[in-house]
Amino acid sequence: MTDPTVLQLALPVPLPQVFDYLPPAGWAAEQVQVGQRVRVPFGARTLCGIVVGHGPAPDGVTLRAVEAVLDEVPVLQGELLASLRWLSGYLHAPLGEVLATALPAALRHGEPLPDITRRGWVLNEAGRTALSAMRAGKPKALASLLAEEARDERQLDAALPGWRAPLRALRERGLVESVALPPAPAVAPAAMTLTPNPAQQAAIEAVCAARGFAPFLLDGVTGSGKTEVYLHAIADCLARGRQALVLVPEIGLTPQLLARFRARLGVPVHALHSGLSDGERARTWLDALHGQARVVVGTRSAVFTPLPQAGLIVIDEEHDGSYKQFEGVRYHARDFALVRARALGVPIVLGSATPSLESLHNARSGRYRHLSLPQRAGQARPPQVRVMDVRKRPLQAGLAAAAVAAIESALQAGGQVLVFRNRRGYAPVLLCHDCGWSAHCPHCSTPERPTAMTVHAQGRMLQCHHCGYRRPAPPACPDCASLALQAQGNGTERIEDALRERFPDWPVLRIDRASTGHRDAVQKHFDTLGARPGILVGTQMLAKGHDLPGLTLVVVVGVDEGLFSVDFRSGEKLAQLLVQVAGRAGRADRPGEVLLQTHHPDHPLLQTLLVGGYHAWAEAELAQRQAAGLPPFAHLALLRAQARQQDPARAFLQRAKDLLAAHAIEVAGPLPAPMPRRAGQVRMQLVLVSPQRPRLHRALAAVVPALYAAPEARRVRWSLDVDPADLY
DNA sequence: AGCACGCCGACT
DNA sequence: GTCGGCGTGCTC
Repeated sequence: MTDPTVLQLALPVPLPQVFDYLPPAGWAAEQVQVGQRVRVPFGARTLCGIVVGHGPAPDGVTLRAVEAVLDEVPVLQGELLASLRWLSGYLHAPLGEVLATALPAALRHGEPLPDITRRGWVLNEAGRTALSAMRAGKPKALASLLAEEARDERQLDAALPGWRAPLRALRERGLVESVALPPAPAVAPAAMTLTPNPAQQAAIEAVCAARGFAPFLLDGVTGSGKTEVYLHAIADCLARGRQALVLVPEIGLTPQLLARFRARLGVPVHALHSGLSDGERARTWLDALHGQARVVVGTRSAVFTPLPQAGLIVIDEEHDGSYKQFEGVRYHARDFALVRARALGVPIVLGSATPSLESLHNARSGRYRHLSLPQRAGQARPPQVRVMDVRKRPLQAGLAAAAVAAIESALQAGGQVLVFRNRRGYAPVLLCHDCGWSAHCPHCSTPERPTAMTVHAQGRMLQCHHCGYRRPAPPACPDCASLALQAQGNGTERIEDALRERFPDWPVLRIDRASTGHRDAVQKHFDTLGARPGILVGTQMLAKGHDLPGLTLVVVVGVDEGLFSVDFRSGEKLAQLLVQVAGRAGRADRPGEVLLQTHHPDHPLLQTLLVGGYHAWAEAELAQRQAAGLPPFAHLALLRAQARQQDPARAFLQRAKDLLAAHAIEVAGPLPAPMPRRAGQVRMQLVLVSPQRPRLHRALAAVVPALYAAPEARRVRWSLDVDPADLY
């Protein structure tokens, strides 16, 4: 930068370059700092960009000038900015889009930084006078708290759940006022009351002794107390005066988890999840940037939290699919967290009962330190798993008579039962018994590959799970006018109906995305059941997260679809799911039982899993992946194109393939995507494979800029996914 | 991705 | 005679 007269900006546009601008009138380029946001004219519009460098004035272009510098202090700097630059290169995604993805939404468009002064409420004079006359109840409890001292949201969350409504009432009566508070006082950490078992102790010591970048795979069976290890490691990190970041899966960030962290750590625990407003997210982000937030617990996008005083990163359930972003900038939060931990020079703990094959491979090759927690904590015994062969057995609503009998005896013994079915709705297909017609989504079907619409609402509605299209179920067959329309197969809704009819004296609760809006609602369902015997019917959502201490029986219905799916990762997902579901049973003192209903009792996946457990299965699967040249032994990238018609999509991918021909990587396609039509768009894809990651990246680095410039690119919507989670 | 410019169909 | 369809070109 010999002649730094020009500012280099990353702008949120899908173009693979930075843009040069003159500093604002009256400013020298050096006066604007890297990481500051600026407002600039761009074509006919105005954008918020981020300064990423200074440079010499280029020849032959007339530069426009920055309109305004928006921040006094850079919002992106140091390690985070450097890691994001790395991410942009790794994903071959424009830096401007990567930076825009990393910033909280409330800061993306140039909005002023929110005030992060801690604010709270205190009872005023009028309030003090009124306090003695108040009737006992929530408002009075709140008023007493606010009479003692001013308290902020977080303190009230901890002290008096449900304080918002009474606060509103007190404010309307003019009894409280809002005041600025000094930074949160450090609370003395609660004593670590539980004594870790020897395996936990060893894991805790290993993590706490680590200095500098040190990746750990914390491989612990369900119920073995991984959270206890995290808590000790975080407490140690806090004691050294450093910040800790904890990532959890989308459905793992439950109120109980936060309550447990808050009760044990003695400092405010900041949560980052999709339920927060943009303003709340931005405040937490800035709190972390200023070192105020010491512990941040969040889902995928929390991996972009600034950590100027980082001491530890934890990834809970590291195998979980929700860490991968499937749109826009397709990052993997676990993988990016590893990059950040290295750049920050801090330990990182990847925890799971069913580690991803990538992580197991890294542990085997010595890149990660492997910590095992082989035992369930406390008295809990591992569940008994039984494969139930249902070939030639009659099924009612998908359940074998033996399964129904097992449910009955579990209920009569006072236990709770979980029936797991990975299919929402009433039935997967609506079929005409007379002519064979079945209901398909008009937007997602092709002649070769029809996509069935799922039957919902006791047969009254049809819904496409791929695009969301809904319509009423026809009263008669549209082809032959027959009235013999039958809902084929069983979804959670139908199983719920059947169980309710069969067990009228016990509560039956269904938990899936349709019945249950979000995370807190799941807990409400559990609370209504309490400790009573009863039946829970549900999908994925039931597989993890919540403690169900009364659960004694888990019935898994319909694993068969997963056994024969085409994608290379489907076996891994099914094995993880089965182990996680099975782990729900018998967590407390009662022994648990798991029944797997299948038509393929001898399938190698089930047999290996059953005989040797997850790790035996994983060894076998790793050997197969190696033989087949698949991850983690090879590296993939997926180039997709979609358009109204097939030709432009094919032409674009063919151009990409031609460009890639000069590079020594394997290219498959262009082929129709496994879901070849979706929401009215034809989808094609190209799969790029290389046993060596650098080779794949050299090829992409050479080809991707040309793709942006290719004339074929203008006729399609295209995307590149480096390390795709699956080939769908 | 936006947004403007530009050249062809059904409406006040 | 205009409003508006989306093809194609550009953005420091």
